[in-house]
Amino acid sequence: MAKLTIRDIAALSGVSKSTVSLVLNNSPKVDPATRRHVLAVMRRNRYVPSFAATALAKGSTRLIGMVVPGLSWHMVASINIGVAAVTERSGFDIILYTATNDRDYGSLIDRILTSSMVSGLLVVSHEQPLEPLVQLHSDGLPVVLVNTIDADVALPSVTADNYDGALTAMDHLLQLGHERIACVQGRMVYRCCQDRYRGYLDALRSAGIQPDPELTKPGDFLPEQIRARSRELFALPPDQRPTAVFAHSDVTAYAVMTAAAEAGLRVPEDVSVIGFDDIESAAQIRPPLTTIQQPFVDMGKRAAEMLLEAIGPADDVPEEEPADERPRLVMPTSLIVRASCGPVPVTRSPRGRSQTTSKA
Amino acid sequence: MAKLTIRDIAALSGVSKSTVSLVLNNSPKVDPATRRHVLAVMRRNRYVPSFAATALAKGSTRLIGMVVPGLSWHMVASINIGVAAVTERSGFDIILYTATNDRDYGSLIDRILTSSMVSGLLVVSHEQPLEPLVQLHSDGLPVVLVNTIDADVALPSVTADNYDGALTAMDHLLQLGHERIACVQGRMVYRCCQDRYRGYLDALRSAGIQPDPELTKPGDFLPEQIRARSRELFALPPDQRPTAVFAHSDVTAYAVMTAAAEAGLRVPEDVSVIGFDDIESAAQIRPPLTTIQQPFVDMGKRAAEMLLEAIGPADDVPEEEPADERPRLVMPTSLIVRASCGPVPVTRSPRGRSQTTSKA
DNA sequence: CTGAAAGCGCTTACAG
DNA sequence: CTGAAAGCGCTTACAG
Repeated sequence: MAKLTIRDIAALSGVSKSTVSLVLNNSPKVDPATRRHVLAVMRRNRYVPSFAATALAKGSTRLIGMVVPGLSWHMVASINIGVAAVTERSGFDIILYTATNDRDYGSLIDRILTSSMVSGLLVVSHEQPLEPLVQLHSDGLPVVLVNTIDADVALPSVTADNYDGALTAMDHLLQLGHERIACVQGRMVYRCCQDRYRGYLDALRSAGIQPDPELTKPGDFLPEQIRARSRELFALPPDQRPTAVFAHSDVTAYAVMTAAAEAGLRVPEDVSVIGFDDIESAAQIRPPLTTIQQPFVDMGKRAAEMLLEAIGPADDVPEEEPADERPRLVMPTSLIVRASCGPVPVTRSPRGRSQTTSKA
Repeated sequence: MAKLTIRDIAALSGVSKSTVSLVLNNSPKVDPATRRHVLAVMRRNRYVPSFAATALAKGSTRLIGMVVPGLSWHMVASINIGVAAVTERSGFDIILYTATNDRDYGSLIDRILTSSMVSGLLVVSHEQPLEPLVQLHSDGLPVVLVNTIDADVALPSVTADNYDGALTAMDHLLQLGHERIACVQGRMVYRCCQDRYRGYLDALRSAGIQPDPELTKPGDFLPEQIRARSRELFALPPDQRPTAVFAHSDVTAYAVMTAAAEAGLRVPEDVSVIGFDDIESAAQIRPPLTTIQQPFVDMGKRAAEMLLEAIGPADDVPEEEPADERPRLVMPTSLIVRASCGPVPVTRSPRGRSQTTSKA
């Protein structure tokens, strides 16, 4: 069971090591008959070239690194599905770095990644500092960021259009006649949440509605806090109580719905709730959640494609010009209409706000 | 920015390559002063040894492979958290193989894994053929299986105690007075589902209740099918209708609850529903789901520990004796009581079954 | 189209 | 405690 080497294959097929190597690398300069023969010998002996030796000799690996903030997020899992789909058929394997604690994030970056183990890096960014990545990128390592990203970072990226998604969510609510729409925020240090909140505000304003600060609640993606803040919302006097809630995530929406139920409010009869993400259970809960779907799988695919393109065709790596184009892909979201949003309750429908919307 | 090599460090610190290598490998035969000095030089120049060269020279990598059936499952994500927690502090990195399609599973195994890229393999098994793994294992590659596994496979493994979990779930229901308890099955080709079903049957029998075949429904983890089969359950005449449902997964339970709502039945007043898994949203939905928690994170930790132990301390790899002990760890589950199960509806409570349970 | 040779960056006996 | 040398298994000009 001793591992076979290229030398063994050479001996077994009666050619030199060089020739074996050439067939390994699909060189056109090998006689077709020779190649077939060598290939057959390799197959018969279940020969697999040593990964390490190949990497050393070539100076590059068929490995791309993927840095994620834990796998338990629906987002990360979905992105990975997309990434895996494209890396799979490109012969690349992915090595996974779970950057759990911020502490060693920096060292992770320059420890492992400088060891030239990886020919490219996919980062599902988080709250981590981005400078080390910028550094790496300008040193010539292909890097692409997925999901949250600060607009001013000079790195290729693919994100979802959170602003537009929020606009769409709000339009849905607005068209159902809602005017007092609350917003339960996510983690506001995230760019994506900031964008969603801007969308909330802008949608309101362009409908001629002055945002009521009292209807904005922090949630920080913490179920406890979300429930507490939602309770405040639902404890408001009937004429001030929101008739709809825009939650910054589906799980946030669940907690809002729980609070609603505790307050004796029915969804969607008494209060409409819209989420963001479209996680798997969104269709399964009662009532099925209306939400904004983020195209995570596609985002993963596109990101992987961008990265592979940047890595280039194995050989002609243009060391000198690190592809100064920094593509930013912003992917559209979609409104998934299920049952958690309904028309504004009739008993309260036309209320005396200072302005009237131009919408139905 | 040219990558520094051990030679550069040697030159910069005025010692030989060997010495640098020795400090790299924490050899005790290096003068402490020399070591400090070399270390300082390395740090100052941000030197990182080449992964490929180290792997080639040592004949082994600090990489462990993890084969998973897609990341979108809660289970896989949680297991990975555990795995990452232990590999992280052991200096191992994990390379992730997402075995999406069965087709290339076999080739995946012997392609990549034989290339000696990986010093151990963690497999979150699925419906995949296990023979290639057994082969690999007897060839000396440490392998450990996580989660589903056939009892007769001669491989180290860590699984959850699905049988006992089912027993616990059923006991909970039984103690609430339920006698007509339905079971909505998962994918019955999975060992775990078979175990859960055995638990269901045995719990019933040891409570003196003859299982009613009509109360067992296939679901196969398919929401559509689950809903359809549940509808049949709830359409039964009131005296034959189940008062409780044991679902083989939380998501299955969600679909059952949806069907119940559609049938005008309240949970838990009219029908109790218990799940299996304890996924994140289980606490968030309405009503919060009572369920059996599987210790996925711990399972991942234990599996990683077993694997690292099998890999051993880098050097003394006992090539000859491939550790013939094949530990099987079966980890306990826990009952998480929330609000989806209640006492049997009073209007129906003492019904004329042929047998009476000995329980309250 | 094929072979001999040097080299990728480390590790590991072996001398000293 | 430290150095010179061979070797890990490939790849890649360079001859032929």
